Amino acid sequence: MEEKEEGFGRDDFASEEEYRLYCLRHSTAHVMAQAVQRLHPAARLAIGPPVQDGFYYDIEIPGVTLSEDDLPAIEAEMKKIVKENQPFELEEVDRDALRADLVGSDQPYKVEMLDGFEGKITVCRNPSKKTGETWSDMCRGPHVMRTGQCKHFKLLKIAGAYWRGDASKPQLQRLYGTVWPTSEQLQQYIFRLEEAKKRDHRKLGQQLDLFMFHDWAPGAPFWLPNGEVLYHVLADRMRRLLLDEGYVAVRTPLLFDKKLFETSGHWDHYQENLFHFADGHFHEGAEGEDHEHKIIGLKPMNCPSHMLIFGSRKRSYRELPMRIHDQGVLHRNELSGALSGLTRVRQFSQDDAHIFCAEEQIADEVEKLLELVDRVYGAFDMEVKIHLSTRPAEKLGDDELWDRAEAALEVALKRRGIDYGVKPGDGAFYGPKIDFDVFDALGRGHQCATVQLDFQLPRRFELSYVGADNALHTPVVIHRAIVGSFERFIGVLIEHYAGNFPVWLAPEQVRVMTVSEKSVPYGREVLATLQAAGLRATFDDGDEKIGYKIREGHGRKVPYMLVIGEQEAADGTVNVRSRDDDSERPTIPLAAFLERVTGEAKVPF
RNA sequence: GCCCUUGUAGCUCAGCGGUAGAGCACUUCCUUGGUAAGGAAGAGGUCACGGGUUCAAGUCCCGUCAAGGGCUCCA
Repeated sequence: MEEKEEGFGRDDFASEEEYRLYCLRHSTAHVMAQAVQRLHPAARLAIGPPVQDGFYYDIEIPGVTLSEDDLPAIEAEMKKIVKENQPFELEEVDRDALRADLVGSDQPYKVEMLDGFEGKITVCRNPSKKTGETWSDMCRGPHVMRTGQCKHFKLLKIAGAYWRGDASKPQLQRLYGTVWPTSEQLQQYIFRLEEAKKRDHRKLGQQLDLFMFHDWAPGAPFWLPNGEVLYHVLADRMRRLLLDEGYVAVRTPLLFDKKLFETSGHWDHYQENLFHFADGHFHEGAEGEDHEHKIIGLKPMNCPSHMLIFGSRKRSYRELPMRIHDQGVLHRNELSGALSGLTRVRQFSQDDAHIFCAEEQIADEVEKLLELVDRVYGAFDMEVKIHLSTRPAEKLGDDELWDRAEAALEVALKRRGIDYGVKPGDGAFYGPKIDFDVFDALGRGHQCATVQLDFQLPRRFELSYVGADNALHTPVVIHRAIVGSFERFIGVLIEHYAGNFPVWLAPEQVRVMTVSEKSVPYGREVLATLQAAGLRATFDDGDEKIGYKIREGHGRKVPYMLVIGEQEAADGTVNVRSRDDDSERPTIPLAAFLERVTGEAKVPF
């Protein structure tokens, strides 16, 4: 709990509902902490704030490590506390007396927090009539009236968390729970969690044969035939889109001499994520000064390569803005514990590009990017929220430059009529940026698109162009991506659509299935017609019954299944069964179906 | 990298000290059936890997690797 002005309460919240939920969740965190201390009197408490949909409390029990098996016992104890219906009494206390208490009861984290607080100190007391004891916790509140209100809760998980989020400090155990005003809301939330689990991209990726992983290449996805279709359709479309927008595409090396990273600054600032190693061949013959050359590394970003391209010859202002697109393969050595499905990988590629431009061109370029972001995410029915991140405390470049750059971004945002927020100080040290949060069908936010200005990299590579004034100028670089890493974006799409991809994206768009052997020849004709029209169609002519084939096709989430029997063969028709609406199953001429589905197979942006 | 959990057949999982099981998938055969599982037979596992304890180890202990939940990082 951060210290705030006294009287932290209703006025600090945007709505009554938010305030009530805050009180409820925060109070339930107290109930959980009390329960843990009843079971483990030596438990040391750290912080216990409300979070999205619930709460947590960081706890340390000397000599004891809790596991998820311990949650039921804690829940049972919490239920007792709820039943006791203890009041929450917030009370100002004497700082020194409280400090002595906390030291005496071996609560080092509370003591540390207390010492960091200024102003009045309050303690929340929970007297229990049943036990006659009073449990208390240093806290600024606010709370609900009584523990009886914290009835509809559930403990969810347990995880490690560093004290103050600092890896050099002790690791505590974080107990997560959720709590809601009514039992219905709790049930709904649990249902939502289950729904999210069902559409987990890792699960669907396996079910639909989209991608796989192997122990021998952790963090590097294998794109299976179906998943490769998704990847290819997206990557190809982004490439064409950018080419239409005046970009040029390049392909650049993966492996570089360490000198590149020293120049870009990655060697000093990003080395822990950089895969690098000694070049064995070089090493054998190397002596003395050549020693420096033997380290090579896999690029984690495309920008340095593009700097080299820009700097490879004299440039004129007439060439600007120069927009270089590169879907190069990138490697970042993420912490082993951070890897997770397609969300956090070690190898990936992006719809990456760098725009080299003059300062005066920033606003126009950014405006175009905002339009592109709109167009792409609109096609996926995803909402985008936009923030401007301004100069951080530690930055490079003079203030006038930052003034002009931030102003240029604002001009672009305003010209597009965008309702954006500002995150002061959240920019990178090398330039301000625009952050995009895209929201999927379950309302979860993801960071995919990015637009970042960079004043430093061109300087590091000593880039320049000849201006209209015949003088040398340093270009500004805009790092930008619309979908970001294809890997992560496909992961988001899988969950957004729950695997029910729109026709244009679906790996398998149409599955032709025969009722019996008699209709196989006609089925083959239908298949050939579909494939000739450029559709991704497959054929199920197996000897299973039609019900079984439909069930299979349904499981693979194929948008259209065409049932082919003797009737259809005689009439030149197909019986259409749609994934998204199987209430109607019209039998229509093949040509009519073809017309309908080729329309849907067009990329909508 | 750190803490916790997990790792048994392609998939989902059971077995938890006495020398490997189920369902689905797969293969073969029968079946040619009109809208979400037709029938039969068969094949498939050095129980992640490496040590240790024990007369005996998927089963207990230690280590490694990987996955999951978090923390951290995200020049």
